[in-house]
Amino acid sequence: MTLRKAGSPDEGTKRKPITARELARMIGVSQSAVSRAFTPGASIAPDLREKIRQHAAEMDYHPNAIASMLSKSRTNIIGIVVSDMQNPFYPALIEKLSRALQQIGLQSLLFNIAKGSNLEEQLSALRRYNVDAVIVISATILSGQTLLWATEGRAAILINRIIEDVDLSCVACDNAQGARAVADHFHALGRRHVAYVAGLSHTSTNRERRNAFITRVAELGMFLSTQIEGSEYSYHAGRRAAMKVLENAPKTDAIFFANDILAIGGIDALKDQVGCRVPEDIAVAGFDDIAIAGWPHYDLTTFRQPVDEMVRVVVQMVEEGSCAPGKPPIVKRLSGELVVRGSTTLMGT
Amino acid sequence: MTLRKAGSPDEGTKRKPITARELARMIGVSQSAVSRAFTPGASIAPDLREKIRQHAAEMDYHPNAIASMLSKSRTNIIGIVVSDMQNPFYPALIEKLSRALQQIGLQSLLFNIAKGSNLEEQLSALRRYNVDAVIVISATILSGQTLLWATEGRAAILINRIIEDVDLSCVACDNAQGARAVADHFHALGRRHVAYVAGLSHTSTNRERRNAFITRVAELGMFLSTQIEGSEYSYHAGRRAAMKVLENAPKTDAIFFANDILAIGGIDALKDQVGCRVPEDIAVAGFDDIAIAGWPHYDLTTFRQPVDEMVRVVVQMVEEGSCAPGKPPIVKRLSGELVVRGSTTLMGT
DNA sequence: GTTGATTTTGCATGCGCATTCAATTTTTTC
DNA sequence: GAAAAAATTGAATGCGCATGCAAAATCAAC
Repeated sequence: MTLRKAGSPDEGTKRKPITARELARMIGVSQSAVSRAFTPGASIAPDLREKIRQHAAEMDYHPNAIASMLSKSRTNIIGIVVSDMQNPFYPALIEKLSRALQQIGLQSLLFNIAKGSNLEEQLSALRRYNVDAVIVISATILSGQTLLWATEGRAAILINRIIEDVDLSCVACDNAQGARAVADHFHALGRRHVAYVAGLSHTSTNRERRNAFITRVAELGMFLSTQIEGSEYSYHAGRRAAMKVLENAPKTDAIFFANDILAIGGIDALKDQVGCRVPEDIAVAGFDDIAIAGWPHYDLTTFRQPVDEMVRVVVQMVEEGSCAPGKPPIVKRLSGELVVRGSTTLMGT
Repeated sequence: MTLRKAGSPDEGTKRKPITARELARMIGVSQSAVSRAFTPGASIAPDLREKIRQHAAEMDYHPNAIASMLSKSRTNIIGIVVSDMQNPFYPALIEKLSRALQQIGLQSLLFNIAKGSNLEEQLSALRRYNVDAVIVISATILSGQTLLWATEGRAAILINRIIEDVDLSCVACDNAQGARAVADHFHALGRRHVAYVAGLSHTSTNRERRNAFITRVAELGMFLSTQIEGSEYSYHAGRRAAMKVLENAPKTDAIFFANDILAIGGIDALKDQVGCRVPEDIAVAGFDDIAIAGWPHYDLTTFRQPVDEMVRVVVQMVEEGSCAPGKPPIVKRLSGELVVRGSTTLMGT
């Protein structure tokens, strides 16, 4: 790490970085040699490689990644498509994902798909930038067709989203397992009038959680007191939904919120808007296990998504290229675990 | 948006995208013409441009951004250096920032600087990828020298961070203003024994908030009952700090937490660990105004950072290139506003 | 209808590195 | 020690687009 010498004549000028050719000339080797010195596995004598790297360090030479991309037609950039950073689950996921990618030399280019913005323009950047793979974390917004178009010709993986009419690889939590675990837990607690609350109704995530939950509830002989499907996954949507549950079905004694941020809003509303006790009067469970769920004040029972494993699997698929275009799409289902806390039982912490 | 024809002969093959030269040949014009058709302000007849764009759309031609970068030596990529995605303030900021950049055709390459990872390797990517500018959101970790090295030769802007020994542009909230506003507010409420709680002690942000707060507290004739400087900005650090405040100075009747996530942890600990009433026994104020601060349960009085304006200013600086290397660094101080809520007063909501 | 000014177009070249191919050197083998 | 095999090197070319320059075409003015 050579620092710019203060007071050097070109102080303040935008110095153009040194190129491989220039470096080569100075050392007295060919440009190819320099290139090889920085290409793992290239055919070059160990001493020469070492010598070149030495000089390179001295001259502060760094291979130009752009030029490399052009000639290798490989960018080492992964496009990450996101739409919701409000739900803390996503930032946490993105953070882990981008770190894991960095570990193996891949950078993350963020594509923030806003509701208002025009998707096509955003996504066309995805294509023009020639990203090596696309990882879609956005639960919503994009239609299968749009997605297919955007990822055409490159590896693509959806996280926590399944699209029936479109062939794309996918890594997801076993939503049905989670929903059943919650139903079983409610049943074991002696609850009988349970409600289900979702955010967006048309997502595959919601469909899976809802269907599995409702089915299991029926199997166990419990009553589905009511079912709310709002328009978004947010704290305030959770509050509204909780109120609606009480309005629709006052006898409800347990609520399964389709994710934690909803559940947390729900708990607050139940407690401070109607003086309801959680879990005595109503047990509450969520899904995800975001950090807030573990805060003592909420102490939310929730089904924990195996985030670390999801990241691991995704990164592995990217690395192996097993999600490359042309290959048959892979669908990985990972199982999570129910984390029982104080929002459903009194015994815990 | 032309979709791949199902059943076409090359089904499943990685189709190489069409190039400008190929398109040109098909239309019967030169490659330059195609290039110009997609270059705003290039010298080309309007009809030709239209015609080419038409054909391009039909043939699903998209200019290859990588090649463009190489010849223009401009990437349209902005490096965003981040280290903490746990504090919700940052994801929110990143989201807005990346959207604003997208609006003007700039993409965001994420550099996630983890504590454990080796910085140099991460940051060397920053240089190799030739990003047009670097925006540093990381409050911590990087030393001024490292930062200088990483951003050498390109535009750079720090957000909410000032480094004395190094010349870099910076956009920050007026921390002193905020701290004084909180002190004034406490004073107006009749509080006299106030405490200050920070996360990382060595950040410029903390220094500014602390010094201004302490100074104003003295000016107003209040007592600084205690001062805690922890090791991180997190919910649990906030809880610990609150307990420590009570331990050190039981007479404390108001606490200023250097950011919201600390304050929220503090409120929870005060309430459920020692049965303290907020605001009756202790008034609590934070800094940032993250979404959680507005949740009815916390209803946290806080100094709101002008996030939108910060984003606006940063994007403008990037766009105008006023933070380009060689130019004198610009330091922008933006003022925020105190948002008074229930954690300090009973009159509100 | 001309000449000069202006716009439009194509050709050729370069951005910086990766890679193929042939030339050269080194190593191995008998 | 010579021939064959293997490893190493450099020259040359291409990745796909942007752009300077000169040729061609269009327009303006008389």
